[in-house]
Amino acid sequence: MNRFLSNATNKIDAKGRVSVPSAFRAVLARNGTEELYACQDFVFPAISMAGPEMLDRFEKMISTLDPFSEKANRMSLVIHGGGVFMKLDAEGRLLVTDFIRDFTGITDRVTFAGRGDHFQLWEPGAFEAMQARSRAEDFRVAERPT
Amino acid sequence: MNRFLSNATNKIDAKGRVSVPSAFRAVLARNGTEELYACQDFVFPAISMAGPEMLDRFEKMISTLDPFSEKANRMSLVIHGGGVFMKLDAEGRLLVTDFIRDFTGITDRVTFAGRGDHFQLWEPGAFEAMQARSRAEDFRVAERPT
DNA sequence: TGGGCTCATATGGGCGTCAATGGGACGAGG
DNA sequence: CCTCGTCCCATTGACGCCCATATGAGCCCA
Repeated sequence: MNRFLSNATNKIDAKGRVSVPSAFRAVLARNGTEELYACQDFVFPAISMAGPEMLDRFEKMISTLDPFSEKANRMSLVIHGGGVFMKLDAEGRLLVTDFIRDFTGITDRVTFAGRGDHFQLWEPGAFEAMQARSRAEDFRVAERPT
Repeated sequence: MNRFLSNATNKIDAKGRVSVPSAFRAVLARNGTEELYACQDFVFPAISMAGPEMLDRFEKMISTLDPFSEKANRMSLVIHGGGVFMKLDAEGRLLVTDFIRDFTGITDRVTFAGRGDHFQLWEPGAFEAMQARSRAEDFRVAERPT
């Protein structure tokens, strides 16, 4: 499988590291992705991660604008200034930096959520709540008696 | 990686020096950049820094204008009159001059923000505010509970 | 079908290296 | 003579690299 699917919650250890689920690492390996581009998501309080091609997409989008415009500069500020390259250690773990904690509210556990061509890092409670809300509101699931 | 990405905030020491993040220095070394061209940004209250090729780009742009036009003169005023060459010390630190402080409002800490082909020096609060605003206005990020 | 075996994943921690920071010494210039 | 900038060295804390343990799932075989 070459898409990021499903979700899993892992613990952050004493050194601030967390294991990326092996299913996700398998997709990365399959795509030959060594370095991960991480950025603050535009919609959710989550960090989105994918290979460098995600950054390329964003840059292409910016390049359609006048480079001296305020909008182009502000977008670059978010895309470039708000994005980081990260790499996993030999065991497939990543360091949960303040950059990630501050934006997501993550403290001691991380929920990894597959998003097809990328995956996201969520605070477990926030993920649960947002998924439940989306299921109820956006898909109009009928209420069922308990 | 050959682009300036992510952001980091470092302290200014008693002698007015601040360490340039090693990730940025690595990009500079990769490009063989010894001297840095620094100028006041056109859009933000920040100092933009890159190798001399950034100055070349600006000069090329000006040369396309009528040299007697007011616009060309004003641009030169900013590019040349508002720009300086700086170099780092052996430990990769740069001196935060009044030129930088006055324009940015920087006092005791500096936020380095990657901008792809260059990077910027911001007053930490100003950077935070501008990025948050851009994320909200240009990317329509969802409000998140605090 | 049940027991035990094996392997992979998740997790814990030691240790060396490097980056960020602090501060002294020296030399040029006002 | 004093000030400022540069060079050099010291400290400390963070991070990367490596190895160790465990928990649990799947598998084989009786």
